[in-house]
Amino acid sequence: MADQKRTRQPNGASSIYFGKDGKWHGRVTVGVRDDGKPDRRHVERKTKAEVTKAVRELEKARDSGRVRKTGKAWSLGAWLEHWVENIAKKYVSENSYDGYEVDVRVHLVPGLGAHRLDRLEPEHLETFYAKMQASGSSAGTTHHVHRTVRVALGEAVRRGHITTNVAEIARAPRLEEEDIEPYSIEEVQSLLLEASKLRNSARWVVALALGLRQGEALGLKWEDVYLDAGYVRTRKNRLRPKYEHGCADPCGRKAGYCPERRQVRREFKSTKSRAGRRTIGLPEPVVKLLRKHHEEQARERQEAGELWEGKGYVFASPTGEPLIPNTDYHRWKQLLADAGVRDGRLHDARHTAGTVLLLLGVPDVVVDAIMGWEPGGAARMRARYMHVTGPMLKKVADQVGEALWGPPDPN
DNA sequence: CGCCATATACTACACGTTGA
DNA sequence: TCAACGTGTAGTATATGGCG
Repeated sequence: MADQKRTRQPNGASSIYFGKDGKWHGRVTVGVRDDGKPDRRHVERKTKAEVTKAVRELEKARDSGRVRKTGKAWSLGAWLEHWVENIAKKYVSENSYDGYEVDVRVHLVPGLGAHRLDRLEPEHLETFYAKMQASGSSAGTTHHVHRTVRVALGEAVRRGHITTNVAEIARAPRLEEEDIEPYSIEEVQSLLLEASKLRNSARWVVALALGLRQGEALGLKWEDVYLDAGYVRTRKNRLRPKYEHGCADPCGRKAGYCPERRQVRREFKSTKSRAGRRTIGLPEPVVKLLRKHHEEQARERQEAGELWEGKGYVFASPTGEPLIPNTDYHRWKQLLADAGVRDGRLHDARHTAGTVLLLLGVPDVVVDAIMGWEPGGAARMRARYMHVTGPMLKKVADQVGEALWGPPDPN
């Protein structure tokens, strides 16, 4: 090297110099750029003192890992869209992605998208949450949006686009637990009566008596049902079908209506947690009913002949295919109407089971096991139902068994 | 151990499409 | 014409891990 006598700072150290332009300049290496070259920042001030100060600040920011990345300043909207499509989509589950995507597109981008990412304040978020609720969103939805933006901003921090996650500071609305209004014994009776007229009527008894979720009921296979021992195990969950085009040329329809459509989602998946894979004791009348149902299905199988898909679903279409959740949902609504019972969500039938079991005088621990409540969380969940049953007399409880399952079998 | 936030899984509803 | 099914999206429940 020719220029040996010139003094220079060691590699990686900051330098301050007076430039030919008559200004003071500072250079600080804060890290490594994406392409591997040193990320060397430049500051320019009129006096040496000012430049020194700016350099010190940069160094301090670097040492505490708080240097923002260079490049265009992200808008919140642009970041969210980038995050959800290019980052989140890759590493979160499909369900989570779906939720994030809706929050971003429906709520966050229209509501806050124009903010600069690095100038977003917690107050912006809080004001937005208030606005969401004022325009009819529930606390739960608002909370969901909050969680989404929190995760997205967390990723922005991790990647150095911003230094603090304002969503961690912002307060989200509190979630209030709502009391669940279970169906009364009379209503349940009426429903069961009406359900008994339907194909797959056992499906509704299962919902009302065992508290199975829709996905669990529709995912149930005979291999999970132990009629002799008197229990079932929930090990699978029916998934909503999803399709993609199978045709060479676009057929102009939505994928699900394409004549060559291909199923792109599994029919069911294994239940996520051990608590979800629970074992549920079958009251004797349910065992009987399931046996009857099994026979009916065997008949259908005969009729279907070659067409029968031997997949082993407890509740299946006339050709042995698993039921479609959406259709199942409509059946439920129809059932309510036919039974002359107040409208309610399918999911609420699940809460009826807890009430019924408590009314039956089943010990708490057994109820907890059947309802799939975790030890610990169970007491709280049970409390949500107890107010309904608390005032009721023990005598009523005795009658309930008969009302639901009929008089005790003389055998 | 109880509580909480977070991540994820699941459900509900509305509206659109199809084919018998 | 209608029941069944597909799909977009809002809403809700729960598993999990950390923390005081």
